Amino acid sequence: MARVTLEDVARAVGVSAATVSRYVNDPGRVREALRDPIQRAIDELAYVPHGGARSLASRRSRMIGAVFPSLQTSLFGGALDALQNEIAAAGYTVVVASSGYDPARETVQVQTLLANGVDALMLVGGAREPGVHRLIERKGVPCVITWVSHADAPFPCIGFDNARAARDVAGHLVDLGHRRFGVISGHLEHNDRAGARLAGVRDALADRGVALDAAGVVCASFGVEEGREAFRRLMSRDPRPTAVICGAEPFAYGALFEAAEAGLSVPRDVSITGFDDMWLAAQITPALTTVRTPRARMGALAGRHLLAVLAGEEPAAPLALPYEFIVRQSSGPPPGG
Amino acid sequence: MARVTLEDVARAVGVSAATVSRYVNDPGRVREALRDPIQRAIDELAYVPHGGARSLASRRSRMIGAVFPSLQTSLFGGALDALQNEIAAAGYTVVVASSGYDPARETVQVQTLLANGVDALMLVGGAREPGVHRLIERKGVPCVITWVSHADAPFPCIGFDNARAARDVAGHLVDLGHRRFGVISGHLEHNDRAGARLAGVRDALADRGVALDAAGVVCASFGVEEGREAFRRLMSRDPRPTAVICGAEPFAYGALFEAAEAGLSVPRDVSITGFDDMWLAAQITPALTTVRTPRARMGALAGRHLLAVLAGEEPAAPLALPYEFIVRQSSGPPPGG
DNA sequence: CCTGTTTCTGTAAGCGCTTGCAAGATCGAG
DNA sequence: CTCGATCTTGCAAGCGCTTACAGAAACAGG
Repeated sequence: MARVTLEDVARAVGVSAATVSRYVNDPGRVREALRDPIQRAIDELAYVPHGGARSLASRRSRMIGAVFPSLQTSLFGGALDALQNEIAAAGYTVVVASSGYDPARETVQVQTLLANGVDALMLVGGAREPGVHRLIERKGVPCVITWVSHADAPFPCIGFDNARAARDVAGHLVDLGHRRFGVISGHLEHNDRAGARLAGVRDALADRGVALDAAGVVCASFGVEEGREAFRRLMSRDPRPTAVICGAEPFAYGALFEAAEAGLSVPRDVSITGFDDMWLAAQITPALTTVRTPRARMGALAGRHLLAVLAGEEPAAPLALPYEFIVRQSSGPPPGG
Repeated sequence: MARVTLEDVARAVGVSAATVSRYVNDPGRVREALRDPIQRAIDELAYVPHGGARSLASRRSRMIGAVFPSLQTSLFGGALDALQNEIAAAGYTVVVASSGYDPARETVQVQTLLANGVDALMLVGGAREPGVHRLIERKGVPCVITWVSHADAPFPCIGFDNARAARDVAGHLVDLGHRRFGVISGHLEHNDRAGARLAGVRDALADRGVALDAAGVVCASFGVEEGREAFRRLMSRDPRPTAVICGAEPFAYGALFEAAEAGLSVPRDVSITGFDDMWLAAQITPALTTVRTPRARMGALAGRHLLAVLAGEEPAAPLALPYEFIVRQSSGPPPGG
């Protein structure tokens, strides 16, 4: 089937292609009396503009690229969904890529997206291979960084204060009387969220004079199985921790399962906290004390922000989004406390 | 920053733009001695081809569109991830959209993707508004339907036999001695997977002369909370079912949680089965009897299939992928059985 | 050394759309 | 009725790339 072009529509109506183009992009720019016939011709011929040609001529692709660390989990899915919904109304589409938490792959993804001419970019976190940010900047592509909120980031951040949230969690446990802690964290190398959370925990403990030695922190890849193993490792210490802070929710689930299997009662024998408040957190027994992160909100706001920038408007000043610290049943006073 | 074009690279090397274009698209088509200098120039100038121009000139966009019912759950995330990985190596990118299980929205998504000139399309299930399939066909865009395997589908299916899997589950329970069943199913209207699974259950029961009346089937939107409620409803019947078959995993989790809260022991008082084998299935107590669906495999194969078609090759004949019926602790003989 | 092949490269014609420019149309004010 | 301002429109020049086509170069065989 031969493609229907602007030209075809123009011929059908008896105007020039330029006029039809103007109508398509901003109906207000053509005479009232022309609008209806043009629209009818478009419908009749089932004309759909050629995105490539459009992007070539206008230097805009109406695509927004998003790179997530993973899509295997619903963590980022919610943000992606929200982003997509937010920008769809404006005629934009999301081109998505997932890096598998691998910086090298992320670099390639960004390059590919840039090559594909995305008009804007959404990334997660601020830690990546050197030069990537510069590459984006040089391309002049608006970019927004989610999930974190650094003051010193190269791009606007639409995220939340990971460190402070983690501090809340740790503070809560110290207040309950805990003094011996274990922490299960994501790998720190390429993940500033994990880094910030661990730093937050460290801060909170240091503030109150509680020590956290190296062996008290286990880094692992995100996963329930990994959480189980890390928990086992932490609980084999002597003396063992009375509270285990998890930097991501799968760790907490793993810890909870492992505790149950080991016959440990939570929170009587050990307190366990999560981070993210995914759906299971409220359902599992004991319900998980955790931090509800504004995932959908980040996706939506990132979209709105980028659209604003693309429209030449002054976007709302990005700020740290609120999170919610939720105390449930998995945290309580330490044994004998 | 002015864009670096083919021309710039060509000038730097001292060849024509056409030669560089050939090198980029298929290095084998230029003289050995030229390859290195061209590559160097590309690297030095940080040249990235303009996707739009490329797609305009070649009539191919190197984008594959995918529409999922939702991305909020990891169910489809795994497939998306796999799809993306599969086609990335071939220089393709995924343009993603989610319909929120709404056929009208799905139609719009498909149209948008088509308008954006995707070279191929991946959809989930075969139930959609009339005309959508024809639209795709008329555009001549290769399309693949995942998650199901109908013989009569308008496009190749890369999925599994939902009905047979459900039959396996129901058969297993009948074999254990169950005669009174409850079923929690997704809404049937726009979801052929849910329909097929329910039909499978019906078949298996009918085969062995077990009745399943209308009130024994509760349809709900996917979600744990919805599962809880449906389970409550089913268990309030008199006599109550000895086994509850869930057409999707969140229902099963909800049922399990609700059972625990109601003081029912699973499987002693009631057997519960899931469908999908998401990570929680093996971890929860009691571990869930369920069907492991080939999610990542579908994504990867869909990608491979589409790439093959796009390359003009004869793709491997699509066939129903194997699933795995996994018996764990949540199913057992009926009480007093 | 010539001819027929084969390989490689440059030329140039678009792909479908946007947009600066300028001309034509319209209109209100003087 | 004239003039300038304001709208509206068509013309035409690209946007950056691919791809016949044909010419040039290289090579083998006779």
